[in-house]
Amino acid sequence: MTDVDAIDATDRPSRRSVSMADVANHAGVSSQTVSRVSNGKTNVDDATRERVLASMRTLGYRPNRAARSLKSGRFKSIGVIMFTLSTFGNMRTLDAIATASAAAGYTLTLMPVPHPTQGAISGAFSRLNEQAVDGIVIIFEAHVLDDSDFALPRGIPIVIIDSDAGDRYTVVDTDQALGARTATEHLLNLGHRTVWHVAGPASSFSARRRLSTWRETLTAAGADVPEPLYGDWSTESGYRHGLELAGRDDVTAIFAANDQMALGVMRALHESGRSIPGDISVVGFDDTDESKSFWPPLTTVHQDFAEVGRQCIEKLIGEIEGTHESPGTTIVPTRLVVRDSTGPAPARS
Amino acid sequence: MTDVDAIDATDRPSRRSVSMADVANHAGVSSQTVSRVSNGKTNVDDATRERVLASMRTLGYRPNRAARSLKSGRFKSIGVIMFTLSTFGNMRTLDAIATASAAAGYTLTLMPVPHPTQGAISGAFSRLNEQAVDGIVIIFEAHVLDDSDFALPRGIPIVIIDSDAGDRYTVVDTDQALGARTATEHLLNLGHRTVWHVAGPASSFSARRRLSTWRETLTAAGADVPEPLYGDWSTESGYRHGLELAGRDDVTAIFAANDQMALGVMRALHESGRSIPGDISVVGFDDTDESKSFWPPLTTVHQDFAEVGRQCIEKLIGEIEGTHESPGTTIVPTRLVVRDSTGPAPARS
DNA sequence: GTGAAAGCGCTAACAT
DNA sequence: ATGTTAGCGCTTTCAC
Repeated sequence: MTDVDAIDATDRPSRRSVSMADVANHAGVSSQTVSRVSNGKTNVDDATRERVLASMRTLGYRPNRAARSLKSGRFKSIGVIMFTLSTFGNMRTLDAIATASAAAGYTLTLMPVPHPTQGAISGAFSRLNEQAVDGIVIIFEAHVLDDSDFALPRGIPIVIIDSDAGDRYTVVDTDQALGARTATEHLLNLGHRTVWHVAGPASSFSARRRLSTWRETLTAAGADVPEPLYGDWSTESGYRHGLELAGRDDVTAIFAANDQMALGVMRALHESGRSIPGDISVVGFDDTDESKSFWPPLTTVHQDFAEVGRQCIEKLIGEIEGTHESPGTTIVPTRLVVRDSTGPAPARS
Repeated sequence: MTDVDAIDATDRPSRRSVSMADVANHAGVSSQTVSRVSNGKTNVDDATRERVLASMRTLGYRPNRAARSLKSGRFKSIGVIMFTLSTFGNMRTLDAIATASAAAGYTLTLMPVPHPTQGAISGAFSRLNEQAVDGIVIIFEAHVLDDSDFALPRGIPIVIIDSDAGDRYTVVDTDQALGARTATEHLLNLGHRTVWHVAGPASSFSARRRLSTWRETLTAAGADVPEPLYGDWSTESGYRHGLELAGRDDVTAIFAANDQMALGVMRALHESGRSIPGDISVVGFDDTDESKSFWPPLTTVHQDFAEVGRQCIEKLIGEIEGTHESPGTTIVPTRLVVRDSTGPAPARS
């Protein structure tokens, strides 16, 4: 009622932000009316609304989310915990998650766990535990969930990506098995007597899943099952194994567990003077943007990461907002994209 | 003092979370003491502390960040606004930002802006405006800052990545000019009479910067400046331009503004039967993980995205916590990584 | 070493 | 259509 402008009359801008009370003062209304305007309620006179809006603008009012959350008990925010952003799949999934949650009016809080040691994970969880989030998405290799007893946060909805914990948690995953089977059968159908596998690390759930399905498919077809070669997803590991495979003349078909290793394999093949697909066919997994421009363009299994992200947020928000879903696994299909890196088996010598 | 366990005695878990008061009740102390324990203050008797800790555990107490923020006026959170996660550079930068801010005890709030239209940006900013963040990092093409008058959030520290707005804002960027110059000179020094450029989109600040430095370097060396070919960062656009360049016999050296376009160019060259680097040398920009496994391994400009992210958070937190820095630009060096895609110019016909 | 009181900015519930 | 009251969970201040 008196000198409202004196509030910020210090030299440097005050740290204290403009509150509803300030706006109310300035506009000569109650803070409740300001609240109504701020929330777009209809029961405010147009003239009053304009006056309040004007005051908001001049004062530079920004609603305080903390206060709002304190009142409502909701944060409108989803926490994402992940080991690394730096894989194609994680990045794509995160992108989709971000888009989907933004569309639903939720903000994303990132919780990276740089070193997946037991301590780091527990630490991340306990930190996440006190974050202002309404739900959590966990993106990582499932084995850490298996062989440890650290506590996942309780009393808060959780969705896990890339795991087999579907009996205990809500899980969303791509159809690893379908992809690996289709890839292997594609090669077999092309007349290759068997298919070699450059696998992902044994610690990875999806790598294990691709490996076992490759093995089963081979067995079902009555083909020999060569010893798998374990890589670490990197082009270098693919290159190393590729060099080894290039040296053997009984290798005509290779299924790599991701595109990067496939790229490394192909580089090794090129360097060894083996023709692709003339001598050896190569299939990858992921269908990264680049894979269609590899030399030769790579036959690979397409994963719909965007759909994974979407499903994941849909399930999570469902749980948050009460449309509850029990634990269970949602599987997003994969499909084989045939390009130029695969062809008929060479005539036998 | 009475039946504290009755609090949650409903069938399904109550939405209301365990408060300090609950813990205080359970432990038979004041909530003030619980607060002290929760914040690790020392002036609490060991026995009391243990009792409180035990109560926290049994009750499953989680501090409420909203209340804490409401009191302190701080959110310990940094907002990141970006157009897309799905580029190598953005992803790497975000990764570094996440790591750096986690180390500093800050949480990251993601604000994706899917469609960089004017409306979307303003909308994102006004939404961001009311987010619970202490500072903002903006990662995107600079032109949107140039030719529009939408308001950046006010009264909150901002750091911009990949921009030339250093006079108005705090900016962190990689040394685009150094990279483009080194790449071009590398080719010139190899005896190539000139260097063709597959540029990024004209709307991108870094693309424009690489283009202009390429041009200047050529001019300074007295070399012809061919018409640049504009791509959109994608392998396909590189492929298209590569096809065109492969058809001209006066092309011996190509500088692509990123690795993906370089990959596309190389595919086109392979398909056209041109040898790399025998007939044509190719240089990229970024040094993605895959580029060392391209065929042939790509000579490219390495960008230290991790350092960009680190610097960015350092500057931002400096501003947030008062160690103020005026507007200005921090430049992170780049360096050329020479691999097998570049070689001496072929003897002239 | 511990407790009581006040209030951060907001909104739900209840006036008027 | 607008105002008043109370209180969300926490921390700061001051008392003991």
